[in-house]
Amino acid sequence: MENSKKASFFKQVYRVVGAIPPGRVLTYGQIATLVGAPYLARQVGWAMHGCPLGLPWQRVVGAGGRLLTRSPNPPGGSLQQRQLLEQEGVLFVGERVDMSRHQFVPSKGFLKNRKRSFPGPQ
DNA sequence: GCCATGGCTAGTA
DNA sequence: GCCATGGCTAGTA
Repeated sequence: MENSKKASFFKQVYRVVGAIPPGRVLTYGQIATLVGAPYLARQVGWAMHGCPLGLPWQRVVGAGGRLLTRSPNPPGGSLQQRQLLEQEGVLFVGERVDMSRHQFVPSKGFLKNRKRSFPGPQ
């Protein structure tokens, strides 16, 4: 991917992450689709390595509600992610987020129309 | 649990 | 080769 395009891809990813409400989650694939590159789910994962402080990184999960984070980034890996999500009232089924209850389904054009963003920890 | 997949980077876009 | 992804065979009571 071209450099300028890559930069905007990252920025768009962070913008989407900042717009996930508390208690809701988005998958890597959903985010890739929302920024117009449905096949770049893995690159969303890479972008999350460089997730700026203050974004609710814990609200990004794998397909089916799987938690895929590994220490040391974030420090506590999936365990810390689960704790942060549970603090917002997110329920789990086994090791997975209960997606039927918590998957965020953005309205069309939600990025353009959103009134606010939703900060994470830190 | 396995494998096809995209991009190529290890700092913070 | 590496990875914070996603989708899900085939044989079967």
